[in-house]
Amino acid sequence: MADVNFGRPAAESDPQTAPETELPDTGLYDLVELLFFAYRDFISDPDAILSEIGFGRAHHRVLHFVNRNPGLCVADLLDILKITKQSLGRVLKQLIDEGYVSQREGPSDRRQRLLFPTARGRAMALRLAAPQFARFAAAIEATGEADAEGARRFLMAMVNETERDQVAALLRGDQGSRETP
Amino acid sequence: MADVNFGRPAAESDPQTAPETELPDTGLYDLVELLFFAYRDFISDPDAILSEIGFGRAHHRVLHFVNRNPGLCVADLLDILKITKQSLGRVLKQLIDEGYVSQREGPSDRRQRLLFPTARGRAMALRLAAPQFARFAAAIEATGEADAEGARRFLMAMVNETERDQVAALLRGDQGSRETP
DNA sequence: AAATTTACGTCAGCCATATTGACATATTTT
DNA sequence: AAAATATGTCAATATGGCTGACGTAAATTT
Repeated sequence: MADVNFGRPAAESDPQTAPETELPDTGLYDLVELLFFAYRDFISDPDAILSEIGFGRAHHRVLHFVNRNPGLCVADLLDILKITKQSLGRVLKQLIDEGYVSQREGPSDRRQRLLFPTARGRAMALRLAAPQFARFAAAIEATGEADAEGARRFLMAMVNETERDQVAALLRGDQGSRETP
Repeated sequence: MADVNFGRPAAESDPQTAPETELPDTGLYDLVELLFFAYRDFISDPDAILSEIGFGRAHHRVLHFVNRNPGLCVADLLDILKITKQSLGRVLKQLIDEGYVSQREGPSDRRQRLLFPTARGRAMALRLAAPQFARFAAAIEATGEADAEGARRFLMAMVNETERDQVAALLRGDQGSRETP
């Protein structure tokens, strides 16, 4: 079927800092594509539930991080999501208006708006996470816990170095990781 | 504007806001977030190059898969990307007009348009992939090849079961995996 | 105390990428 | 000859980003 074949181009032109580089670059193409397909399927899991309530993926992301980090302020959320306050504003307003998220003045800095999930918000976050958890659980069952651990370490190493500590703190459930150096 | 009426406003973690009915699947939350952050950083790597040439991520995706699977037809590409032909049309037209991709009639079915990267397209695909490869290479160096293998297996297990064979074929570089059951 | 900076909100417009639906054209299959 | 298929295109719409400008309240600096 393959009538034309260009072969695989060589990838990295920087073998200087490669002490144990024995793998061909083709292996890295695999990772590009695996990440693409895995993410594509994973991220679409909650779409059915979202469209049911008239929300999109942006709402899901905001609700997820508010639920996981109750009491974070708007600036922290912007920093996590890497979007502008205008973009956040639109979805956050809807989440607040429809009772999924509530705001409170910062106790030490009254300019801040700390964000909390309501009971309704927590329930929805859980409902949205469920199909993603199911996907992860099935993958762990298929590959074993060791590969999940390897994936965790590898994915963490993929995060921008400058933000890895922040992400690690967020995974631990720390508060205020943005402002604690 | 802020309606405040639940839980404790303390900035420190307060366990009283957590519903106790959910299962302790906290380990799966890690994966949700790691996948989000790793993908977010990985996918933004080529943005600088893309904006230089007036393209977006959609162009990158198309060029990537055409380059990796020279001679695939439009239907195959639509199946990989899971977008509509109208969406593909816009970016594909630009890629063709600007000389990154060429089309050819299918040899057995002249209705088909087989897609090939031009020399220019291959060069650009390589240039766009380079920062992503660098990120992967750094991650492998940091975690070891074993974790990268674990990540590969885990990510593959995350792909929709119905398409896993197709993806595996695509990774191997097969042609026409869509129509070879 | 006044000036400046910060945190947040909002209006307005624009861009990239996706969607649905309708329709056209060439080619293959029935 | 008719039907199905592969592709392309026009038009309208949705989502989720962006920049720029401006306003307000509270904290910080001078």
